[in-house]
Amino acid sequence: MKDSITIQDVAKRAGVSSTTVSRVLNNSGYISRNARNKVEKAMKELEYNPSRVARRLRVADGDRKLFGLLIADIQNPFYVDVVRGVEEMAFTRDYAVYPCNFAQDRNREKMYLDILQSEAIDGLIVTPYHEEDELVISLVREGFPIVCVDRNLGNVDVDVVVVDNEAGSYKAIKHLIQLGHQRIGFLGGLYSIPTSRHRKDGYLRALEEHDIPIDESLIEFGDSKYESGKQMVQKFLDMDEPPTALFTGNNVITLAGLEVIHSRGLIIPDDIAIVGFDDMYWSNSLNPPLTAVAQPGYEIGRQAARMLFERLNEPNKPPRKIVLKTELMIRKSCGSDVSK
Amino acid sequence: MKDSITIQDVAKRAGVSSTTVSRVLNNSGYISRNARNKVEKAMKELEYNPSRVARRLRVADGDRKLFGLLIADIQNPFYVDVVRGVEEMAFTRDYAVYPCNFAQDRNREKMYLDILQSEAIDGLIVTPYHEEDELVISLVREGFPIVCVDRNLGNVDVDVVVVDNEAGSYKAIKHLIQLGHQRIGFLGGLYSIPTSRHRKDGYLRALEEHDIPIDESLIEFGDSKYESGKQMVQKFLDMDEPPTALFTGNNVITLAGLEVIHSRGLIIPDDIAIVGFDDMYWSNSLNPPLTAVAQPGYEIGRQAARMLFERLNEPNKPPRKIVLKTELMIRKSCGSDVSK
DNA sequence: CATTCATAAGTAATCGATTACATATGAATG
DNA sequence: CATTCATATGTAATCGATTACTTATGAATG
Repeated sequence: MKDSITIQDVAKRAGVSSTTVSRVLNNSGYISRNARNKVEKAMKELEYNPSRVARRLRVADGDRKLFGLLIADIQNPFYVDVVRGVEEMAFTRDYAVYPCNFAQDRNREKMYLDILQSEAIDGLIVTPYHEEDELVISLVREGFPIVCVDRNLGNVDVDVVVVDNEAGSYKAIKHLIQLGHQRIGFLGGLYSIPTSRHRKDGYLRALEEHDIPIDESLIEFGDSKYESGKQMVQKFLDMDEPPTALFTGNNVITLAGLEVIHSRGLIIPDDIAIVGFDDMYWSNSLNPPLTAVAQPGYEIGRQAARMLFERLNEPNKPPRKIVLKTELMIRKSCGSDVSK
Repeated sequence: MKDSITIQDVAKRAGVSSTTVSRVLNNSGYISRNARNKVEKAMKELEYNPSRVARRLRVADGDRKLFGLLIADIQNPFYVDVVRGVEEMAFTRDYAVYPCNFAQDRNREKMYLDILQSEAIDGLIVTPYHEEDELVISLVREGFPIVCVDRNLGNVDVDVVVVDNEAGSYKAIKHLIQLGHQRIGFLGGLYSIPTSRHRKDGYLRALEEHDIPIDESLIEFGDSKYESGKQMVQKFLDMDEPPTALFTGNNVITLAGLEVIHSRGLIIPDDIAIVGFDDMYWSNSLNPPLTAVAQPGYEIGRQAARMLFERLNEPNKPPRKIVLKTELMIRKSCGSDVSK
């Protein structure tokens, strides 16, 4: 890294012009077998590593081989999976990924968006701050290549990869009902994120289908953070007639809920049952093992990157929506089926 | 991002040369109040966002305002804290951070190192693959600005931020001993990472100090991954005379251990006690709450970035080693003191 | 009043790649 | 044999910033 080898150094060593080296590098235009060999030899000998910076400065939009990835909360393991998936797919085509964590903070989001812009990315994969995220929306309107993951945008058509949130939470609630639960607390994330509302919809549908009356006092929304999760759980447990089961709307809320439940000495699932949205690779390490709605985070990331490639190829095709399936991982935190 | 505004656009709008705009941007050289005002006005009106790419191409080493961050395993929440800390400190001086996760994979590490080099970073913060990581070592030898975190390098002097691993594990083991445990299993990460060995040293010291004979069959090293953690725990639990307590050498091993323990229906801490190295923000969500050696991951990251700034300022000063303190977070997974 | 100097701002080269354009060669074509 | 064309390679401009260098101005100095 000291004095980096440049394309000129390679050209000189190989006895050709830098244009020829560039041709070898990009496999473009005509090159004789002989020239190619000389260049490849020189590159190897000098351990040449072309400057992505210089390349990005020159090359047009869409060929810069860099994606931006802007994630709401890297402390949530679900998003870590998404990041890994995006990178994996991007690398198959020699694209690099610049991952940014805005930690659910609007100013941070703006800051990273500026950084990514100034890094000349080809496209962006993002979990918008919320549905009306003006920053992301205006980029989409400008025609900048964007794929949203996990969260959709309102009032604007954009490529998006989500999961069947409604169906996922429906399955979870139905599972609880079948195990005999009637009073089920719903603990959502930010209301302004569509995902949160779809999860509520599944909750409502399951209750309605089983003729369980909706009790509005059993429905809460927070801000997807640990503290808010704790508060919601506390509120539920402090009720005169507390719910017998909790549906926690994401990873972080689930973890917060478990802390409160354990600290009160309550037994899962006897005193209180819990299903979480978002599985974790260590769900079995919880005691009892957590029943959870698994989202394919890694696959979400992969699909998002694939979609972004497609968008670059065809900038004008109509945006698509990919809906991946969730899976209810039944473990032990909801109790066993007594009705059987 | 469509047609980005360039410094020339700003210059034209302000009626000055691009040099003058650059001077305002960098607060360098002489600028009249009047010119500065015009330029600032134009920048605001055009929402000018200077190209980091163009800047990095031109500017010399050390002023490019970009750090590389190469992390061993982003799925380990400890490293997530490190990343957050690095970014936080870097941003105070307008440096951006390019985070890379090599997932404990050597080829990945090489790939990212190439990417980072070609991105013209000013310096690198890295958790080396292991002690003899030739790639990182050769960069250090070249004089490239590097700060190692969490893991040191062998045979080469380099800036490094670590914790008192020996003392941390000593405290943990001593705690177990005081609670009456004599047969304590040690489950380490990769033996080739100094950290793993230092944690073993603390383990040995605590045992020796309490005149407990060392039983080599109670000491295992794996590769810091979940599967290897499971295998080690299984091996211990399958012994004729299994240990009464486990010391797990990192987050991931701890989690793996818990899975095995719970799956066998063993009760913590009655059947088996456990202390983990690495605390997690949700250690209280485990049941029972996990007693763990907390590393200040966030602070490690901050200090590493600070050190890298210092290294850039004074390239030739002798490398330093910062050792941060661990803290034993006593919760419930080791049992309560019966000796009292 | 000539000289010096601090202030101010512009011109053009530069970073390391890609690419538009020019040029050269030899085989194939009519 | 003149023309065309596929192949092969080089020259120079370019991307958007910074910076070495030049030039200009007016106040201060001796």
